[in-house]
Amino acid sequence: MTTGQNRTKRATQSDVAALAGVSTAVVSAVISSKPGKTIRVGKEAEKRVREAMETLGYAPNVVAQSLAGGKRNIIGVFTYEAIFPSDSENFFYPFLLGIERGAMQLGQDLLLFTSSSFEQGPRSIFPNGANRMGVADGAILLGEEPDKSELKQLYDTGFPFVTIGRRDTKDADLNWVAADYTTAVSDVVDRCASNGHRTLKFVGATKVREQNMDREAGFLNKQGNGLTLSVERLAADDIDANWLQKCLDDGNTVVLTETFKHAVALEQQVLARHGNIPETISIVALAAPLNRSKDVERWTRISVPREEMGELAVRNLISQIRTPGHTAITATLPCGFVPGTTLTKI
Amino acid sequence: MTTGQNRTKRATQSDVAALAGVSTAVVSAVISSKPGKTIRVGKEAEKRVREAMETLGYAPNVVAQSLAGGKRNIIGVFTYEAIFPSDSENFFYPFLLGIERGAMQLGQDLLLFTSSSFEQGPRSIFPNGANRMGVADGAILLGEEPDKSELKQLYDTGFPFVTIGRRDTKDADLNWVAADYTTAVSDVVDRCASNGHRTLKFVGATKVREQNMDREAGFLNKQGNGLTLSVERLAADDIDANWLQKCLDDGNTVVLTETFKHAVALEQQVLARHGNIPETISIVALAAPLNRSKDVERWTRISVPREEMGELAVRNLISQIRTPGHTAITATLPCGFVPGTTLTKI
DNA sequence: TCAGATTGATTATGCGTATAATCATCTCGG
DNA sequence: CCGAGATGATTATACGCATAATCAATCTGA
Repeated sequence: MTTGQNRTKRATQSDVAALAGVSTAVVSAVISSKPGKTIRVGKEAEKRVREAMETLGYAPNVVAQSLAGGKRNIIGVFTYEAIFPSDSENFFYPFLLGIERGAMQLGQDLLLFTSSSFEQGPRSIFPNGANRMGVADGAILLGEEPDKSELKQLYDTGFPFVTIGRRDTKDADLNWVAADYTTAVSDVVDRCASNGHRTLKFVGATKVREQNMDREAGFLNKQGNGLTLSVERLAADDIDANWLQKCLDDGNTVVLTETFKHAVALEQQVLARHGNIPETISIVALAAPLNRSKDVERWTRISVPREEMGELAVRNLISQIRTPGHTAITATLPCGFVPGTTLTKI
Repeated sequence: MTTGQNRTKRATQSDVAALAGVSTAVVSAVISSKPGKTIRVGKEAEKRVREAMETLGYAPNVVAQSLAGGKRNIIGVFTYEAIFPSDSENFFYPFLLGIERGAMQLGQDLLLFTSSSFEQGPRSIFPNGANRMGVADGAILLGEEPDKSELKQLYDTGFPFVTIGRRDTKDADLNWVAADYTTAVSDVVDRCASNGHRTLKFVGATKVREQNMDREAGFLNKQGNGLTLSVERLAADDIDANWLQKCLDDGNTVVLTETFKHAVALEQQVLARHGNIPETISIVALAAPLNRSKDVERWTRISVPREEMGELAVRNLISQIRTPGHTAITATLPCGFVPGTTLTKI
């Protein structure tokens, strides 16, 4: 083993400045060489500074940069749940994939806020009142937020952020990137109709958030045109033999399920009465699990452009950071329709 | 939409201090009321300060706290490849899971270095000469590194880091967390022996790195004791009918495969000659893919404690950061043996 | 030729907090 | 009644960086 590492404190701007024989202001200017700068640096000095940085292994202290109001090229990623869940179904993953791609392209590093431990209750953006995210230039918020007032609070601080998924708040003008569920579901209804279906049922989750509203709206948009549409919101467990019987009695030939659980529950009931999908009744899954297991492939379903959403969220966040103060950026990305074997012609 | 964001600055310690009629030092002391403090606060003053904090909605600025405390509470995660690969097999994931857990417990945020885009060639720790990771307090290095000299270079800068996977370098004293492949493979040999196997073959990857050496060593450790052990390193593609024939002719009753590809290739050859696993020959997979598909479960194999490795890497990194200058921390975690159906008694 | 523009750099200051160094009282035993 | 110790609070400074305010030197053109 060698003598050990050079344990003197990390090099600072002053160290670099001293070695290069210039002032710290010059070093600072070299690091963040922006166009309309109040302080200019000559070729020669810049070279010396860069050499000094290299020999000292200097890297700016982001925390100090933050305090002083500089740019860090770091964007935060905040989730209310653990970002790397241990159970198989990793909801965040496809988004992260897109986020990483976007970050790479724009030269940003990704800061995951894992520090705000959620020993008691869920994570909070403001654990003991402080916004832990301040070190980043802005943040992308992922997943369900239990506390919408936190969004308002964050908004009020002026910290730039983009949520993935639409967020409506009366008193805040939020940036978000969302999937166009409305159009996607309308499209599904059209496809069903052109397959001969006339009586369709939408079965949704009981917890109603923005995206659930959108799906329902996309469904009900298609009211008329000789179609009979009904909406029902219930827990997947409530889909039992009786429910199915009534559903069939009402003449429904296709059910649009908002969650995969509902789809599976429905199929089970059909199988239980020795029926078949799609012969007994067709199903279109408006949401499907992420892992590409064989069992998912057979479902006729909607696909959500998660990677694209993540990538776009980064781009929009950067726009918001670069030119702050203007109106919110919102984006809606089209979903895909994935043909399977659970929707039939009649 | 409202008029826009509340752009009035957040309340600071000074504001609170002014309102409470005390100095900022008192406010600071009230906030972080630690035991052996150099500055004391009276009951009365504390009460006024708390009231002032309440009415002003004061929240400490974490960034400033960090700066003043000289800590960033940020640990970096560096990978030479994209950390969120799009192909199904996500090598990093289980490690990240453990890393997040460790970071949470220790109040650290995670900085993923996605900015050093690798358009030309692999990522580098030192793009344009500067250590990109300096923004963090330390870092965890994940995955294969093509350039071992970079590790030495990083080591020389005094930047604290821990690699996941053993790293041997003559002229550097590195911190690492690794799986105990040696013991694990020795253990496999023992189990085979107690199942009646006497002639065993180790089939390994051609690319030999530290962990491959460890596995081989664990295997050869068991030389003697009436066992006939042979080691062969070849590409999975080179496992053909001839190779299998020779393997059987040599009297081998079990093969330890270092990669899953080798295991699959071997099984294919067995099936091709209308044999069966484990009747024709037993296989123990020393490495298995991560996704818990059914096909993995049937293999008798070694499991690597990836999550624990990630978590421990964080702990050790923090130790290294908090008490710098002492000798390197290395850790070896035991692997598990997972019984499957590909190893039989004879 | 010389005032104004341009270039290259310095000095001074602020960001919000933590804390070491002080200082002013008050208490109390002898 | 006095000095030692305890108590409560202030002042000063550092953390590392960005940048506004300046300043000196050089260049430009009429």
